[in-house]
Amino acid sequence: MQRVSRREQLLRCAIDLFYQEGIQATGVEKILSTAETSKPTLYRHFNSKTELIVAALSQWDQEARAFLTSEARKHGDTPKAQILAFFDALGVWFATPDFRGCFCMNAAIEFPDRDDPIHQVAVAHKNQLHAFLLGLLEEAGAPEAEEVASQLMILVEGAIITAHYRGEPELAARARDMASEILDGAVVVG
Amino acid sequence: MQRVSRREQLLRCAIDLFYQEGIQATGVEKILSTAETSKPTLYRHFNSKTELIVAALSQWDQEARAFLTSEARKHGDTPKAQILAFFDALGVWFATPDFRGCFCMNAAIEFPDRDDPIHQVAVAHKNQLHAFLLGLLEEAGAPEAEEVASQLMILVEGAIITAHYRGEPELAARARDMASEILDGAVVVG
DNA sequence: CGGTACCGTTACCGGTCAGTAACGCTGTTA
DNA sequence: TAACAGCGTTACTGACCGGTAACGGTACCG
Repeated sequence: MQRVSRREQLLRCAIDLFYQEGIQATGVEKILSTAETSKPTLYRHFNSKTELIVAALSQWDQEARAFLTSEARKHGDTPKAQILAFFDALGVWFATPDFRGCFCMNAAIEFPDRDDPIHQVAVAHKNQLHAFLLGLLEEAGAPEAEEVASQLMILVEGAIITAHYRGEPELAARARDMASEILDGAVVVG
Repeated sequence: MQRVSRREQLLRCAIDLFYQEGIQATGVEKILSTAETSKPTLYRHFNSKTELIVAALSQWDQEARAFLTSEARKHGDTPKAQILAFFDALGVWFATPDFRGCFCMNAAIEFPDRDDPIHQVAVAHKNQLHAFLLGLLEEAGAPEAEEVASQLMILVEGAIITAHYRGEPELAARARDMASEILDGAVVVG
């Protein structure tokens, strides 16, 4: 039996609780009761709470990025179409009932120290998204790809936050509109 | 003597420490030692740490909004010019050596519960900025002022965050460029 | 059979942190 | 002078939280 390992179980509950109620506000014991396991088991898999947080962030990072990038590639043949599909994917994410913003962004803010491993994992997520968009822009032959990528990231981050504390998923569409104009102006004709 | 009251002193240190190192991560005793006062004094002015946090956020909200809106009105005669001046003001804020993003945004993320008074004060700040931009757009006679205001807020928030964890104040200029295009397209000819 | 890997239970430690109590000092005002 | 308001000092409480120790149980695998 034991279809899912205790480690996965712990990680899943940690992601949910950290994401939903905040990292610092979530005690280890709450995760344990939710995962229906015991404290020693946790510390056999993770050496510290910090390590658990890092693992949770990494896992979430992979899943979120996989969703966004695969949606982008699925619903778009040209680079521009893929970028717009990326924003559409944001929209369906925002409409998720328990949407709480970007987990990594939240973590980076809860742990503002740049030397903190938690902070570093969180910003790494942002760098990966930036790199993804930059890749599409270069593929499209945009002359000032770097600048445009920065602009797109502004739109992505801004849409995430405003959608978060206004509870309006359609803000993704507003960001998408702006992205479309930006791309038209950036010689991305594709 | 006593040029500044103990209360102001406490509030100032609380703002600085909360903003710089995070709210939950900052213990009451750290604020006390920085403000060079004692614990009973704190609790004679504020009934709880939560009340201190709320007071700190309110104070910061007023100061930040006063800076941004006054800069906007000072360096612009038309509504469009004022909005662009608003983004310029963001740029000088970002270049501040101890810039740590938006205090209210950080607080809203650290205290994600919508019923939390801390959370409410934080989002109130965002609503006020939104209202300010919306007012300028209506003054300019923009037909879809609501939608444009939402777009501008996306730019503002996105610029704040990306500038924060990339340490690049010039991202305000990137956001300003996008805002300028948006305004041109929104029949804001001023 | 015997070893090993994993798990649960219980209890505990040490530290931190918000908040309070009691007392005495000092300056101001009337 | 007397009363009051604001402050400092010291010490304390009670709760929470991350992390550990010790022990016994169970399933798998050679």
